[in-house]
Amino acid sequence: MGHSQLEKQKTHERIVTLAAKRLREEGLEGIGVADLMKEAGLTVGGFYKHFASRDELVAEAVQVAVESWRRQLEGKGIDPADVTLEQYADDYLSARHRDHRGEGCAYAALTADIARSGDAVRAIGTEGIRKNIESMTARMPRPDAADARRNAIIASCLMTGAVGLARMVNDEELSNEILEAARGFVKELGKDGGK
Amino acid sequence: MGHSQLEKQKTHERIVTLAAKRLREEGLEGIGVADLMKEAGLTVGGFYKHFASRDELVAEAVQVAVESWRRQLEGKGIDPADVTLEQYADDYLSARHRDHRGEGCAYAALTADIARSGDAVRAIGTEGIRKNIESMTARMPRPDAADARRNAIIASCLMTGAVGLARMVNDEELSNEILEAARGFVKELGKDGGK
DNA sequence: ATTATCTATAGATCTATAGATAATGC
DNA sequence: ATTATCTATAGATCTATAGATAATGC
Repeated sequence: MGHSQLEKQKTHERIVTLAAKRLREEGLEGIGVADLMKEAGLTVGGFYKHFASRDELVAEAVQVAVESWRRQLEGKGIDPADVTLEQYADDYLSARHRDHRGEGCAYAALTADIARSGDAVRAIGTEGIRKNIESMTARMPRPDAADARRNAIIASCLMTGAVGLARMVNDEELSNEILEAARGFVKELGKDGGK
Repeated sequence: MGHSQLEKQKTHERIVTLAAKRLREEGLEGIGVADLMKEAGLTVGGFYKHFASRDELVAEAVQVAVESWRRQLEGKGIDPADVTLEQYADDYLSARHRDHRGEGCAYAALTADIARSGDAVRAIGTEGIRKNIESMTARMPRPDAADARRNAIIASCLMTGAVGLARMVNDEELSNEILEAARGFVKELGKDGGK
């Protein structure tokens, strides 16, 4: 008990990172403060020295979840801008992504939960998807074409929707068929701009 | 207190219909048994003469929510098979649908919640989406073409994803842009099969 | 002296049940 | 007699707080 400020900062980060994982797995109302602290190797009491409320943690965790894909790439020394649409589709619309919600895209797991949340969380979700659409537009074969942004929006909706449905379906064959259909389409968009 | 069996049946239906609305609005864990019964003009105690558990109600309500679009059309004397892809896109990807979750598509509102649910609820979600994909395939300009089913899957993922993101975003302009992009694309699929 | 974490618990909320009440239906 | 609904409440769970403990850091 009673640690340095550096350790407190690390503890804070550990709680938020764990929450970003567990909330993507179980939904924004899915895990309680006590269980979360226990999984982090701590006890309930300390929580409120880090966060004014559970909602405050949720907001921080959603922010981390929204940024996690970019951060994971940067951690591997990859510039997200260098990822082609084809690579993106293969990665996003994979069985691995479907089966690992905790490390996956915040939107595939949490869009409906964020939509039902308060202004703070919705604002984080909105800015994140805005940036996603912009970087997706830049990934289109002709980013300055009139339909590049429109196709980027379509790809974003399709990919989040596809992973969501692939996770919901309890028939693996149908689940794989959904991922494959979406993957094929997004790759075509990457080849010729969708026409 | 103490009503006829016919009245009990009507009460049961009223609870499930209300739950189908409120659960789409607030998520599958979003409303409690007591509040729900109160909104139905009843009290908590009676609930368990209708359902063995809250989960049982949720399963029945999800089934009703999944069927609600078809039932609404049939109630207006319209055969869902007669709805063209263009009409479907205009209806599904509308501001009205976005702004009325309680009466809207179960998948736009609940896919992630269903994915996190038990086998009973997931099975209902799976069979519902399977039928949706099949009727969407039949709505394609050339339903027997090799890519008709693939395009039906793409349209389903895109539409549920688009309404989900349009609801999440707290910027109406971006929200409308999302709906419009998806609408345009699905209508093109209806014209020429996507090629 | 300050504070990060701990133990313990208050207070709210939620599911489910027990027992009473007032209708139905044989 | 049976049962659909009511009132009341037990028991579990969850957020947040109070006060104790053991470190840090001036």
